[in-house]
Amino acid sequence: MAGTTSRLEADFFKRDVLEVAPDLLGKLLVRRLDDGRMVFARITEVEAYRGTEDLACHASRGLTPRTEVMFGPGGYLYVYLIYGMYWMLNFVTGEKDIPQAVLIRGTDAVNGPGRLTRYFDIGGDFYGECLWNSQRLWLEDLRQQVRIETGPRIGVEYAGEYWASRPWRFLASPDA
DNA sequence: TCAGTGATTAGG
DNA sequence: CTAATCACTGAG
Repeated sequence: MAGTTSRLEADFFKRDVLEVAPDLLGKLLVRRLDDGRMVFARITEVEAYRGTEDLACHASRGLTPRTEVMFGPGGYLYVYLIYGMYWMLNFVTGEKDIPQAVLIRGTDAVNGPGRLTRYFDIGGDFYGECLWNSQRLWLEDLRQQVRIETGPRIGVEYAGEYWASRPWRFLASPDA
C-alpha cells in the first residue's frame, strides 16, 4: 500500500552484492541518536565491492581484523577509518565466506561517504552492527520506484584498469 | 591542486 | 619496530 514502509530484513542482504547495491537506491537510512533524535535520508549513491578477486575490495588481501566482518554473512556493518579522519559506512552482503560489501556514498540529505557518516554520527563503534535488529541504525523500504545509472567506482585506480572500470557504482537518476 | 590525519597492513 | 598506503574532504 502507498505510504507504508517496512524494515529491510536479513534476506535482503544475503544476496549477491551486484543485486543488493542497486536495490539500496531509494531506501531510507534511519538513525536513532543516543538522545532519541532521529536522522533520516534516502540513499542515492552506492558502490559494490565483490569478493577476494576484486582488487579494489579490501578483502582481496585476505582475512584481517579489519576485513573480518566481510567474511561473515550479509546484513552487518563494515565501518573503517580512511585518511585518519573519515568513517566509511558499508553494508556486508551475500553469504558467509564470500566477502562483499556496499559502500554508501551519498543520500538526498548529504553527499560524500565521509560527510554522510558525520551527519549520521556513525563511527567505529558501529563495526559489526546488525542492520536487521539494531536499535540505532536500520533501513526501511519506501516502496518507491527508482531510475538507476551506473558508472565506474571512485578512487580505486590502484586496483588496475580492469577492476577500476567495472560499472559497480550505482546512482539514483535525478529525474526519477 | 594539495595538505591533513591516524588506523591498518606488510615487511624487517 | 618502521614506513607506505589510503573506497576523502575542504581550503585556496
